[in-house]
Amino acid sequence: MLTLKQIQDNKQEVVERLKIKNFDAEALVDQIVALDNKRKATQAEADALQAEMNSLSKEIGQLFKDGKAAEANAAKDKTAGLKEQIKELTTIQDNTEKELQALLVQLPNLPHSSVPAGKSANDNQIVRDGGQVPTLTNALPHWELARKYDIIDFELGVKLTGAGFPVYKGKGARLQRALINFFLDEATQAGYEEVLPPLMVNEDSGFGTGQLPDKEGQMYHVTLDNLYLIPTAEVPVTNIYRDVILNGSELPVRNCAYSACFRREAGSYGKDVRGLNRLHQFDKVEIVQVAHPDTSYEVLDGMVNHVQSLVSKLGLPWRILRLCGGDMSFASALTFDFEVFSAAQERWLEVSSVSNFETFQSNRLKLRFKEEGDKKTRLAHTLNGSALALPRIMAALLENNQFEGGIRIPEVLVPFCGFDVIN
RNA sequence: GGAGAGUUGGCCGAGUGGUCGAAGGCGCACGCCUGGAAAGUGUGUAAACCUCAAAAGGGUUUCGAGGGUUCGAAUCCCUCACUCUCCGCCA
Repeated sequence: MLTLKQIQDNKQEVVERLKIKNFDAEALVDQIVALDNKRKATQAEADALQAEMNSLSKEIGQLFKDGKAAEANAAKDKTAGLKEQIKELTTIQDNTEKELQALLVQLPNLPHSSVPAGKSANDNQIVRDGGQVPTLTNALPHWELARKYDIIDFELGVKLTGAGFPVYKGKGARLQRALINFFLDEATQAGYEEVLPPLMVNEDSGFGTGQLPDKEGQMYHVTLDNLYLIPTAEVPVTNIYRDVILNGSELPVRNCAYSACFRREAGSYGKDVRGLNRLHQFDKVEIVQVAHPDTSYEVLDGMVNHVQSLVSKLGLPWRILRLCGGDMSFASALTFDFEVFSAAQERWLEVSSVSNFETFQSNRLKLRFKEEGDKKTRLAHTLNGSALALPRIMAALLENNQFEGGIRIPEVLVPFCGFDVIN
């Protein structure tokens, strides 16, 4: 959510910048400014009346104390009109604020100046790449490899739950656990403190990171208790800092978390979602940082470098994309996607998305910091990234490392797996 | 799930209708004292919004959340959430 100050001070800039995201904000911004002005005017009026009311009340108290009941009662009569007016104004005030809020949540975050214009994923910029695409003959896609070596059972998942809930078995399950541990260890070594968050969150948390009110269709909702299954650990981990005022010296705060992630993915279908390509439940290790506004883009670079080190240690061919305005998420100011090449499907698969949200989330979260000697609090910047999402990594590992006798496990994972080949 | 007790500032804790944003203590900051420290001592110590070019200053709000009674509520009433204790159930 943009701040009112941002909008009031740079109205034209907000409209211009949002064009990059293909968002026409003109009318919305005008309405917001008008409502905000109304809000201020109403508040000034209501405050003045309330001040009058307060002093009148004090007088009445004093009069009663002095035993001047008649005068006190006379004064009481004066308050009735005031009370009525205040009530009227606060009702207007409440409604205005509600309207304002409803409009504010419709505005996407402003894209960073380095974000290229563009309509779709085709307009994303390749920033850099690395790794070797293996040359394979008779390569099998991962869903066939999964069946061949009996390491992932998609049909069994359908029986237990439904499509998109695979069952990992034997070495498949072990490899999954190895990846989680590898990613967590790497993040810990890089200075991220591990947390193990709840897998369900309440409405406030959903609002704080931007899933609610608009994107509730993407989350599984447990209506009986009004809780949501998390689509990413970003939600509970970032919400740790909701309503928190940090000390400037504590920044940046760095957390990593493993969690299962749940996504309804309504409307997805077709060959792109085969096998592990798109699931309703999957595992992911997430990194989250709360940063000082002055250094958040350096922090973002650091996170990108961390993810890069992961894909290269795994020996996968990778590339980094700078997302264009049209492909970026609602809440992000700048996003880098990581893709790995999956050799049998012969396509790039997105395995990580690393973003700076600037103050967009912290404004909703009321996540602030105060610097030594400063009087005012400021909104912190929040950032997060996948490091990494498992299923497509698994898909690429299986496909790229297959040979006649089985599937080779990357060296860095062997200590975590306890085996070096799946056969 | 049943019964009871609670929720006050960074922390502890007082406060049952009026001048309470809230005593007192701890912690923290700055000063005095000291050769230095401890002890002692003095001062200060929340957030949001509005007003002001800014700062200063002023106004309003906030004692778990929301609603109500009242001229006036941390204090009374209602609803909800959470915490603790006992019982039940249970990985």
